[in-house]
Amino acid sequence: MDTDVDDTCKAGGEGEKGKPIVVLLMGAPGSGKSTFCDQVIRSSARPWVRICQDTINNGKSGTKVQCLKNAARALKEGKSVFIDRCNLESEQRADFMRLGALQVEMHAVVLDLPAKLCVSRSVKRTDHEGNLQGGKAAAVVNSMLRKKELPKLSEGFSRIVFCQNESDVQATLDTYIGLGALDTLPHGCFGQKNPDAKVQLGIMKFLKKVDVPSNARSNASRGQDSAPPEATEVKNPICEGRENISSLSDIAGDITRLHSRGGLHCNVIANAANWRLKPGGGGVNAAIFSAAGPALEVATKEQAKSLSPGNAVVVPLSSASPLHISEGVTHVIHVLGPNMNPNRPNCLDGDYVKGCKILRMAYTSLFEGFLSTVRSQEKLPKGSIEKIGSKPSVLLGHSKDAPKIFSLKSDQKIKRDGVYEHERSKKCKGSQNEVGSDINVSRAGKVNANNDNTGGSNSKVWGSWAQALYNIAMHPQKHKDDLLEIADDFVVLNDLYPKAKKHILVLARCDGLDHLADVSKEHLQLLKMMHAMGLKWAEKFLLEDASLVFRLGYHSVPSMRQLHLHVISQDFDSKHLKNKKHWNTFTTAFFRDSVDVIEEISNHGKATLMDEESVLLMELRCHRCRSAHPNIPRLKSHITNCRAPFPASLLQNGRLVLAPSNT
DNA sequence: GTTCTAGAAC
DNA sequence: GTTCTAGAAC
Repeated sequence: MDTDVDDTCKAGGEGEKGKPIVVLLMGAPGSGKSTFCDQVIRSSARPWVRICQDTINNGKSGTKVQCLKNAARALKEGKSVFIDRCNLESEQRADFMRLGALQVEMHAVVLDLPAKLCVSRSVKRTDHEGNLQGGKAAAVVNSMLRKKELPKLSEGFSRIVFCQNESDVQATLDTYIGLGALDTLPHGCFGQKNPDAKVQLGIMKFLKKVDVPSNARSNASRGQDSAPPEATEVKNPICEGRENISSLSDIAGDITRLHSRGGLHCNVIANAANWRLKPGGGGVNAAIFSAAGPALEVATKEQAKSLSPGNAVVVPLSSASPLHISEGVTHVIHVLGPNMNPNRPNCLDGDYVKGCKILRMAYTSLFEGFLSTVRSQEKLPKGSIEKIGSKPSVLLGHSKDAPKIFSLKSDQKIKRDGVYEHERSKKCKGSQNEVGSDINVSRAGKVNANNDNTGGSNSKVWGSWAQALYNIAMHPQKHKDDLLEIADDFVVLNDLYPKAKKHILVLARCDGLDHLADVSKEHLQLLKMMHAMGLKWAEKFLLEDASLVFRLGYHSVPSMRQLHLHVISQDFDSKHLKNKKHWNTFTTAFFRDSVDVIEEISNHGKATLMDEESVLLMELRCHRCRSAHPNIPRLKSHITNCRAPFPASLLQNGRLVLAPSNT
């Protein structure tokens, strides 16, 4: 900070001796204004009063007039005063500046900390006096910062201090804490580095437009004179459709007119879509679909029928679309953020921690989707974009990360064609030669069990490391030393990496039965036999140790190929249980109890499955008392001691298997 | 599925 | 500084 080495002057300095001080704090929610006041008041020898509009009315929010009255009263009593409100606009400050008439010193302390810090603090806090916290805080902070006007001496301040980071704040704190009743501070402006910077510089650099609001207009006229933008040119690559997230809307305005109105060359625009990927709704989604014309709806349908939170889908825009012709937009990336609306799927029910994770996933999906369009353009000759537009799967195929971006869950009807499948198959390292480009042939006919690692399922590709159980199931005699029991339809073996004191697998030997998704009514008898075999072994273990409790079930989406039933003791006392996925695959709805699977297959012909990603999103909760824990070590130390009864749902329908003495 | 490890979080 | 997670590689 540019302040003098020793800021304080003893009585007789520039300021006038003994005058009370009014300090107007300025800063966004979360900038630390209240903390600043509290720290000074706690440690200063000078009498201070904090005037806070959020609490001035007997602890409740009050009016500006009440603030002014209370401030004037305190000043007349010889106390100094902090005005603890945002005070970001000069108009808001003007009324308080009238206090200067009361023969007091007017100071401003500007807590001009990075926007993202203020946002994260205000989102996380849970005890804010003005109840500005949680999800709504981010929008409020961004909106307030857009209107920020830094204070000037001409407004009537005798001293202004700007704090741009934590150490500036600490230095200013020290100055005010050390200020005795009769001390004064030098007049002037201190610490200002970046006058009136409302927008994060990084964003401006990203857009290569350092002074946008003023020259956007002139660029607009230039844009209108020139020919439509080149389809393959990537200049300002991507613009965010959701206005309250960044300051981009200040710059770009209407996302559907970035070129014609804003002079920005954006080939790819992001749309904060709805889960059905339909036009309509309000705001950005409706505007983009409307500007793009029916071509976008058609192209979107070709890519996906719906989208779950955190995912994105890249839609190439036909060259006939008005948005393509007049704005040069070649792709729209639909992206779906977290949902707090109980009337829509995947409602998070106020869980902002999960919400933040999904938001992060959404941004990652968006940027990876964008990357896939850039990679495609790099590999293809100029002018070939239109061709790509008619074959969207080529675009996806060029990105090695494509399957991750589009998060291919079984319930998302993503269209695939041969090219895309081929690219996907390359992910199976060590086996691509076997599968090769004939994947569609092997898919079309019945799978050759020995050569095709894609298995009998039509929705999952298995890595080479995922074949171990399959190999055992097909050739049990080769592995007989490792097996507990071999029967005609299944084998029993210890899990190689047991996640509990006792953890065995009952492995189906039926070829083509890779996982639960492949199971149908014809396998009902097999499921029942596997269950009976699991029970037999659980009971055997219970004879050896009556304190154990067993659960029998399947993973919704297993990592290892070949249907296998887990029989696992509920102590989870194992060095192999190391991460969140391990825990959540055995203790959440991802684990499908064998009894329930049998019932569902019997009644509906298929089992309900939970998707894989959800497992990693869920917090770590004790399987007995349901308490939440921050990490695996803490969870493990909790479960060693937790003796709470198991949740009621587990105690029903024979989901838990206990020793006869414990039932 | 595991192992390894960079780097985030504390 | 250590602990812990998460992604890549297998």
